Amino acid sequence: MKISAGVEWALHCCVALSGLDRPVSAAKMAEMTDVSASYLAKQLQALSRAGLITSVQGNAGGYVLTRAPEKISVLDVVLAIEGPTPMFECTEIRQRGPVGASPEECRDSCPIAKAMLAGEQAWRTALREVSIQDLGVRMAGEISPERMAAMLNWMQPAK
Amino acid sequence: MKISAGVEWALHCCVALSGLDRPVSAAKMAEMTDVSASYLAKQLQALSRAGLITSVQGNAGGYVLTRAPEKISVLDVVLAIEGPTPMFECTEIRQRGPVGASPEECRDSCPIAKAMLAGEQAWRTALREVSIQDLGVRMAGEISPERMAAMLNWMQPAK
DNA sequence: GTATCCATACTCGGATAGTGGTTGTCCGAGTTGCTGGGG
DNA sequence: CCCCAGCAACTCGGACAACCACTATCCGAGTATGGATAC
Repeated sequence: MKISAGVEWALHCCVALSGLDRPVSAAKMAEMTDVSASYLAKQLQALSRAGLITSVQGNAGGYVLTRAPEKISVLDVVLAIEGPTPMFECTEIRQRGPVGASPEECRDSCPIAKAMLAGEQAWRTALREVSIQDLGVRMAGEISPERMAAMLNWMQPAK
Repeated sequence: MKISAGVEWALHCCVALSGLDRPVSAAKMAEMTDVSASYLAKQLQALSRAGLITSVQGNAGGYVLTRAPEKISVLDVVLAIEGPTPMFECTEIRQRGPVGASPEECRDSCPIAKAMLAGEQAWRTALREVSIQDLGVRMAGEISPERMAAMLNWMQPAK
């Protein structure tokens, strides 16, 4: 029930990309976040496969968001990294064993599975309500404008 | 981000225990759920450590719920098995790297961590609202009374 | 001066090892209930 | 008939391996850039 560390990295990268217009390379983002460059590359590839970012090949290439940051939710990023498989998967225990229920009695989902699914839906809803733009605005509000400018300049120096 | 299979087993065991008054052994529950007896024993020990069930030693021993089934939530069981550690753990990426934010600017939690925490809180709330009794009632409503009686008799034969 | 070609450096992408946690298993310590014998 | 001691069977509890997913890393394929060259 642990969320992959790559999710945190991917979220930070998406927020960073939301403040820039030109491509940013995976190496640059790895330096920014101070994490393994190779492994971060893997996460960015996952985001690319999910269609959240686009890769730009060649010199001065990198990654760019495919949509406006307000159109990308935290849930999108989480699912892109973790995969769409639900956390809980019912194995139909009620049908097993010497006193298992018959398939006719199990036309509906198991109440346990329903409860777990409801919890996961609540989780997804909460994450869907927050966008990458929201995160960027909140993060910008906590640091001084000078540092913000320095960060942007470091991330994307003038041509 | 996958929930341990032991959670499902533990929930089924708790529901079964909620319908009975005498102790039920781990072996019996393993036979009922048709899972590895040794590993299920491990999960039951976790429930015992968490204070949800009590072990009764000796012949005709087993496990009994410590509280009324309406006082035990699904969340209690999940946390007992998975542990209380939150799914998402912030590693303060914003403070790292050459353009990291200063500790003074990070007095408050990272917005990303806040968003993930909010999602987890929503999940926990949903799971807290469902009790073991609720599950038992719902499951009983889906099977015939005859089968229910057969199950109870198999689980706990008359002395 | 301009257009073209080429070499270079930089980018992503997928295939390849290492490690921690979940899954699965085993045997020992302790307790209860039964049984047999004695009073 | 009642009580007690001993035995046996059953229970949980923690310590010990096996497997899988996450973590981490590497090298190859492809492309835009910049400069050198020919016209």
